[in-house]
Amino acid sequence: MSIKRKPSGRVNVTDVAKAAGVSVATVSRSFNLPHHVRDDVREKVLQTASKMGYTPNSAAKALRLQKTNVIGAIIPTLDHSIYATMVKSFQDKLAEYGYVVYVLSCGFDSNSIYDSVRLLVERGAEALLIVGDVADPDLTRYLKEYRMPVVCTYSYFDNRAFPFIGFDNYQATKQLTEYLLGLGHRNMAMLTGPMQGNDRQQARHSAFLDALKEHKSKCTHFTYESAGGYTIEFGEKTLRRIRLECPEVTAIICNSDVIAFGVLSACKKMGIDVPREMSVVGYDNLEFAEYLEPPLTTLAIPAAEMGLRSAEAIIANLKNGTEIKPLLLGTQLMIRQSSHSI
Amino acid sequence: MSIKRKPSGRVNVTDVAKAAGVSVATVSRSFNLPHHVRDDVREKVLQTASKMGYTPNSAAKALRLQKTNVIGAIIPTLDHSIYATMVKSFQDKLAEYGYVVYVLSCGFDSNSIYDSVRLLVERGAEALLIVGDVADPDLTRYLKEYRMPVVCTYSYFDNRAFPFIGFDNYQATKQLTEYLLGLGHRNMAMLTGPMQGNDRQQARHSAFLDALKEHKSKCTHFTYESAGGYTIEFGEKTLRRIRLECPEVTAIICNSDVIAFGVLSACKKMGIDVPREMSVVGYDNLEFAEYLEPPLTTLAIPAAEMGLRSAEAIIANLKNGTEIKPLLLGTQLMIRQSSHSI
DNA sequence: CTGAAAGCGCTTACAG
DNA sequence: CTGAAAGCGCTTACAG
Repeated sequence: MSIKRKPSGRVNVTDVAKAAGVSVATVSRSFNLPHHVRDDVREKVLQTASKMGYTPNSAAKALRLQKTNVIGAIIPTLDHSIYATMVKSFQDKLAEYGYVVYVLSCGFDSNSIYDSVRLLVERGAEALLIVGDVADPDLTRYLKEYRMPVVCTYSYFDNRAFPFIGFDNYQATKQLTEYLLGLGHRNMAMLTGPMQGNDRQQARHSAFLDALKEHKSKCTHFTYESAGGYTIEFGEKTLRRIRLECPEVTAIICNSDVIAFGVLSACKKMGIDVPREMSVVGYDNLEFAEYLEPPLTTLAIPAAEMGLRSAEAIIANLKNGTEIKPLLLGTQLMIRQSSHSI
Repeated sequence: MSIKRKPSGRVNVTDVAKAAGVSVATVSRSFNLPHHVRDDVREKVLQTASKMGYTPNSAAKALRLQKTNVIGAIIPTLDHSIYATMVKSFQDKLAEYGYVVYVLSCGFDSNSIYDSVRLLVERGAEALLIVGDVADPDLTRYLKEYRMPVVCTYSYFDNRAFPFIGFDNYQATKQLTEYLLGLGHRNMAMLTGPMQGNDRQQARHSAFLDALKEHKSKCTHFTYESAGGYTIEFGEKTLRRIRLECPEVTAIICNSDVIAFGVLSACKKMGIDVPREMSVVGYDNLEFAEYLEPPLTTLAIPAAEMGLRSAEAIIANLKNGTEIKPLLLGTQLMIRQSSHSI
């Protein structure tokens, strides 16, 4: 059988049907309802299709079936490894079920995700994973009207428009701060990521302030916010500022191990003994945390698990209509250095 | 005007047309050929559409226009920050032109990407970014038959099926090895990532061996391959093995700064003075490299630039049919520690 | 400037 | 078991 190709462009069902001497219906059935087609016919169709390099057109399929198998994910940035980890596990799980994930990075301000959501809706996203809360009421209404299944992640609130599958940034930081208070520290600094429209950072900061407030003794606190994301450089520079601006600080909470890396590095250069003169704690439990000198006390967050659980919830919702239930995942304080304040 | 919604599902052109009292053609034109529609009519259509929350269906659009605005990217893993950086710049550039990027992680073995490519073709990818060479001849034929614009990246070869926009791993490693030879090192080890089907690692390894071979003096060399990717742990453990198995080694090339981190960490723990007793060099110039102790000599690779240039080449090809030309990007050896062998 | 109609590629209810 | 036909939502050449 001589195979004819179109002068350009892809081979479609019609081409395969002609070449195999059957109708397009039979070609389609051979792929999607194989047991509805006589064995020898199906065999021939499949072989012909394979020989011609037929690849189904998923736009046409999506249009016809009203199902795209596309899931959207909106994250602040791929550049931060913790998001990459989460997205990877999310994606890997969904791929098992034939879904493809569109990942959009949109910065840290959750007020600016409207356009990203629109884009994903346009692309036919059947469900959305969003880092942080959906703060914009217009956006909430829009998503509700579409009956769009939405999982918010990386935070945990139980009074919001959409269910969260994440962890409690407030409680985690409270624990971290109380740990430092327990060691006797009274003058602390927190180094945060961008706070604007960022409920994770805001929750951590509130927890930090509240923990100190609740404590009877007189405490002082300082906050340094990174404009540009989570970098070693920010930690390095800020430690130097802290020594100038508030030398009484004996403990520093960094909202990322990356920042803590910079703080430790600067301490070393300035001859500040960690942890005896300065306690430094981080967030994320990145691989390097335990290899730093001294090993970094850090708050392990369930990055891969958030991706996995979110994927599972979405799959159950899409396949069986199972409601997406909020899920509070645990964090773990990895104590690797501990020293009382001097 | 009272807005009717469908009981479920999305609002489409027909709904908007009815609500605005015009034909679907006019609705479509109002969006895509606005100057072909009378001002007041267009105004009304756009307002109605907005009020109803109309979002165009890109599957239908793709089917009709035979254009998906989807680009595919096949990378080993998102977990390695250098790939995340590349993908991010690739994605950001393409987003400016209305393209959306599907990212598939497929491990390090380029022989296993056939399925990923099929999936992306099915999804209507108009062009592909592939990390490494397309080694599989079947896959090459398949892509050629589809006239699929393909950019290979992260490597550079000029005799392959598809153009590369990347850097020369062989030359870069040659330079690195010769630098160490120049310092007097004669007994070296290379710590690689997974080699199977991985032209980047293979090229680096060949360069390592060749550089030593070309050198007149008698050299010894050792290779340790990480099965599980680029981890600190691999570097840490391997340094310990090296001390046992080939204690004459005075210089170690790590094919990732992450691995070098582990080697440095182990050296510190074992009391091995870097760089006086042991030279350690890395790859990638990750942010932490200059903050390590001692600062890490490393080969900076143009991760963001690869993403950007690849995106530009693809855009030019898709918009104007401009042929995708190979582009050899530079690397830079960042010398931060240097010590002659003892 | 506007509308009716064709058609992109696919799947499936319907008829045989 | 198989085929002809309808229709998913969209855009545009064609006709007015």
